[in-house]
This record gives sequence, structure tokens and C-alpha cells, in this order.
Amino acid sequence: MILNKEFDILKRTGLSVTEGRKKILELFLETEGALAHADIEKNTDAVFDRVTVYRTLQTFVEKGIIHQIPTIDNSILYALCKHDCAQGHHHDNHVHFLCNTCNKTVCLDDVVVPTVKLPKGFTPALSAMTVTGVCNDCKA
Amino acid sequence: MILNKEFDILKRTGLSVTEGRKKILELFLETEGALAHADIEKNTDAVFDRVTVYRTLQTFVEKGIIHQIPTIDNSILYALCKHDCAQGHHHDNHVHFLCNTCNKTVCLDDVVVPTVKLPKGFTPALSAMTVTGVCNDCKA
DNA sequence: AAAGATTATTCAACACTGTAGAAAAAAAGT
DNA sequence: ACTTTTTTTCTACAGTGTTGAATAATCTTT
Repeated sequence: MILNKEFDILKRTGLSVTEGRKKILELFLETEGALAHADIEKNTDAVFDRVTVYRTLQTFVEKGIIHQIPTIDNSILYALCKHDCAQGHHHDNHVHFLCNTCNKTVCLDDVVVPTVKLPKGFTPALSAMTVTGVCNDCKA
Repeated sequence: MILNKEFDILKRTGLSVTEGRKKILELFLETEGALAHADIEKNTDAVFDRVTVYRTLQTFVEKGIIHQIPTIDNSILYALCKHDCAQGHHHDNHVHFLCNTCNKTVCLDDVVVPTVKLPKGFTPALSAMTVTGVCNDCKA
């Protein structure tokens, strides 16, 4: 039995191994930076139905394989969870960086979102932080 | 000449004073928390065309009257700029709070987004931070 | 206050994004 | 290999946001 990384991940999370899931997972593994639904449709040459892609992404999020990234425009981005994300509770408390030059969004896995002091009466649960600027690939 | 707040703001930013702009601005002034396009359509009883609302919001953002708030789902939220936002460059470097109970988003105008140390090669320009949890209105 | 110039609003149409239910197809378990 | 379970696909729908051109309103000037 040939074990590739995609197969391994799917098996470990208890998911059925299908062409679509392997292909989309492969895309995430070989892509530096986050992907939007549209990117996935483009890069899989529209082999899969739109709905399949949506449902696959939902499943991956639920299983802790990928996580969503907040954006200032209205699009949902997804990126691989680097650290051990168990089903249901993600550990994606890292900062995201959006490059204004190449327009890519990357996870700064080692930069933890700092805690801030909130006004009286506010109880924090989760914090998200996005920094925009110029990334290491685009620096002059 | 009667000067109300909406009129004043529109005049000061050099905008034509119209029913739609006054109404939408009024809604922002009397609303605690951020508004989505859909909220505005609902609360103005669909008196205005959808496109008018979109264009009005765009204009307000450009003129520094309101600013956009990043969300994890795919919707654009808008909120009044409290501090002096000149045309073109906003000063909305404050933290946003999304309440999981009442589902409202509010600007924590006095909580500044902290700066983080980025990896080598990354140059920051703007930072955004959203905290989710329970707000002061919803605390038990 | 009225006329012309400028700016806003509206209408119609379009593209994109995301969701739901049911049928068809594929994968998993025995 | 067969049955059960899961996944993919199809069809359809609702929402969101944008564009261009026509209409309507606002502003400026006299």
C-alpha cells in the first residue's frame, strides 16, 4: 500500500479517501499561502463541482485540517493548520499576513496573537489578527 | 438654517446633502455597533435602491466618515469613525469586538491594536484585530 | 427664485458566492 | 462481491456586490 501524505491525513482524520479530497489537499500542501474557493476551482481545472469544493472545505475545517482566515474584503480564505488541530477546536491563534504586492495571505505560524486589555464587561474568547504590508518574497 | 448632525457631517466633507445620505448617516449615529449593508436596507424599510446604499457606503468610506471592519464570515461591516479620519487615510487602528451572544460588532475605540514582531523580511503597513467573546451588554 | 451644470439615484442586467435537497456514484465494511 | 454508508453531482435558489446609462435631484450662479 502506497502511503502519500494526502492519504495519510485523510485516514488519520477518519475521512473517506476520494479523488476530490486528495486533489484539494495536495493543492494546499504544495501551496505557500492561503487559498480561496475560487483559487481551488481554478487550480483543479474545474474538474470538480463547485458544491463538492465547498463541502470538502467545510469538512476539512470541521476536521481541523484547514482553518479559515478573516479578510477585510468579503472572501473566505483557507490555510492548512500547521500545529496539531484536533477536531472541533483549532489552535490557529497565529497572526496572518496579507501582502499588498503579491496579494497572497500567509500564516505566520510562530507569531502568536497578543492579548489585549478589554474594557470592563467584555470577556474575550478568541482573537484574530491580520497584518498587511510587504512580505518576504516581495521586499525590494 | 437648521443644522443637525447629519447635515453638518455631510457639509464638512463636501458632500451633497441628500435624503439617502442623511438617513443612512442618521442610522449610523443612532446605532451602537457596526452595520452591514443588509441591516441598512432593513432599517430604512427599503426606501432606497440597493445600489444607492452600496454607493453611499463607498462614498462614506472614501470620505472617512465610516470604516470597514474585517469579519470571519463573508460580509462587510461598517462603523462610524470616532476619531478624526481625514479623506483617504483612516485612523481606525482600534480593536473590534464581536459578541457571540448578541452577534453585534462594536469598535473598542480606546483599545489600540498592538504591534507584533514579524519574521525577517516582512514589513507591516496596517494591522487589524478582532476579538470575539461576550460583550458588556450580554455579560451574565 | 430660476436656469444650467453638476452630482446622485434609480433601473436593468450581470457575475460571483454560498447553500439546500435529492439522485447518482463512489468508497467502506462485512 | 454485496450491502451500507458516505460523497459527489445536478438543479435550483438566495444573497451580495458591480457596472452603465437614464432619470432625478442637488448645487451654483446669476
